[in-house]
Amino acid sequence: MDATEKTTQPSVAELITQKADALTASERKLAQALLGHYPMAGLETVATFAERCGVSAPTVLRFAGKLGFESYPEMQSRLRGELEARLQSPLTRSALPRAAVAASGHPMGELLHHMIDAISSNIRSSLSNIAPTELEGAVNLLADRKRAVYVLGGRFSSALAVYAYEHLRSMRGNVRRVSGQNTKWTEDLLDIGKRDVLLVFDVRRYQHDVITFAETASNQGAKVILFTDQWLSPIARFARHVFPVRIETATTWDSAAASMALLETLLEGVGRTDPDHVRDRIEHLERLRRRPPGG
Amino acid sequence: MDATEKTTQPSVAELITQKADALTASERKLAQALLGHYPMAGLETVATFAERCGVSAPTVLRFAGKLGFESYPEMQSRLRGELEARLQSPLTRSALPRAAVAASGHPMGELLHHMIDAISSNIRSSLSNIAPTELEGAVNLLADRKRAVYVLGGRFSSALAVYAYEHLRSMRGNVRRVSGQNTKWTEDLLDIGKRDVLLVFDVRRYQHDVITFAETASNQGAKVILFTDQWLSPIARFARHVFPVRIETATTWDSAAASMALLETLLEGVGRTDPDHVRDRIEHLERLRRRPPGG
DNA sequence: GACTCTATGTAATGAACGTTACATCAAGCC
DNA sequence: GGCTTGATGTAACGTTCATTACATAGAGTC
Repeated sequence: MDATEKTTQPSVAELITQKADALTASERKLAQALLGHYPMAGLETVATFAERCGVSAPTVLRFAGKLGFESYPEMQSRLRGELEARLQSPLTRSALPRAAVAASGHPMGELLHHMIDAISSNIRSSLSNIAPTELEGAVNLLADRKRAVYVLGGRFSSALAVYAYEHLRSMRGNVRRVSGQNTKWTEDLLDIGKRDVLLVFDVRRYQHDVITFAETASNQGAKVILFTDQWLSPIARFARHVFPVRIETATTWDSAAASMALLETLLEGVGRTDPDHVRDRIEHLERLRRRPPGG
Repeated sequence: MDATEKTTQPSVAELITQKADALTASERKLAQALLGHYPMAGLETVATFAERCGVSAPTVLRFAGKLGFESYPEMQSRLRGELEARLQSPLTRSALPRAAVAASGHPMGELLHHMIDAISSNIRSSLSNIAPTELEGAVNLLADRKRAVYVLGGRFSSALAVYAYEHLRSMRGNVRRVSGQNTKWTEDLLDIGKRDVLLVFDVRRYQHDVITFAETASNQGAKVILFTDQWLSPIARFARHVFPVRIETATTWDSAAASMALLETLLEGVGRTDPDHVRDRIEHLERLRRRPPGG
């Protein structure tokens, strides 16, 4: 079969963020619980799931229905499939990168075209699954200059953290990047309070120290915005806003390009909430850069 | 019978290997299937699990009984517990979700769709304009383990540098990131020699310090690989391989998503030149990273 | 070769499950 | 204030499930 034309069905987590607007209050409780205990909560029986969330069984069924499933077992089947994919280690995947690369033409040419298709497809399906209100919520948190913003990323996703940090810093003050040795992270944790925001990037394999940091920050009352993959980092349990992004490209490594695309969308949204302030700040910044202080 | 032993419960997998001798032929089929698709196979219904292994339902129940479980659901409960422990390291109850966000915003939806189109278009036109041989040349330079690789980025493009650095470092040794205060960059310049490679990211507005660094490195004989925008950084004059990427999205800021896509393509190419070495190295890395599991 | 023991499948049963129809309740509107 | 609309719970229903009792088949024993 050809890998270019495969129709990747959306994960349940993506469906939730996608249909977030259409959910009622009780259904939102279910959504939060499912994202928080993903995907185990959805593999329980209807009655158990309902009781855990303090709602009735039919509400659970209506919830599954709104997500587009014909029945509750159908949703469970989807969740089970995702779980199976998630349990695969990256090494198992890297053992089978496409052998059909050297089909025709230059191998690097083939690789280029494969990446174009795979990444474009990831971007399209990831961004179109995001509920506008969900994005708006995150934008408002980040644009609120009364809140301090902390940015954190794992090993590979630290690049995204750097990118977010640099842009946010050019738009507003009070932005900090949690970086360096993670023994120094505790100092950052000291200051994080109720009104603050933590923007965290965590894709598989989810890093223990990043999770712990996010959990502690959340316990201290910080609002957490999470960028993760479709299988959801455990941080989703504490996060106020979760953005699942597709990362597979049928290659050795996962791709951050779609996450980058969504991040840029988010940053653009932040810039648009108060364009005048941002423009003034950037101009000021450029002036300072041109004529360094003291010189 | 009596669960007086309150010590850490043995996993189902342990129970299987423990009771392996007492299993009959059919039961052994079940054991093998369960260990092969652990623990998902055991979370299915009795009928499904039985049919998958070509045995009858009662055989499954006898199997669960031999492992010491009172009932099949009890075994499932154990498996589910193991799975949950495996998926989520930190265990704490998060606060109950708060229903919020009532408004529905269209502007964010429009922004999302605009970014999808703009970035996808950028990626397509950028990557399809890359000459395969050009990419191959850069790949060969970066895959050559006899050469030291230095990675450098400007203010916004430093995120790409971080990303490249982390991936290259997982594939090969002798990779360094030129970072920190740019007064310290001179120390890095000391070591750069004829056989070395400088991977540099520079998009508008081109940073003087980055240009100077690249020029000096080039003068010392280093091979320069440049990621830049379509208007080309001045570094292009010294660069051995130049990759121009489209960065406009008709928004406030330029986009790095297409550069990220091309970078990932390049990295994938590097990984494919000596897959065995890369796999061994990653496995070694994972082994070093891993901590002794609790159970 | 009939007997015994164990392994395994078949069929029936009661419980739990997902599902549906209907009742209830709160909020918004004229 | 009575009416409408949507969200949510209650209760009953048909299905599927795990479970049990029983029947069958095959291997070993005398």
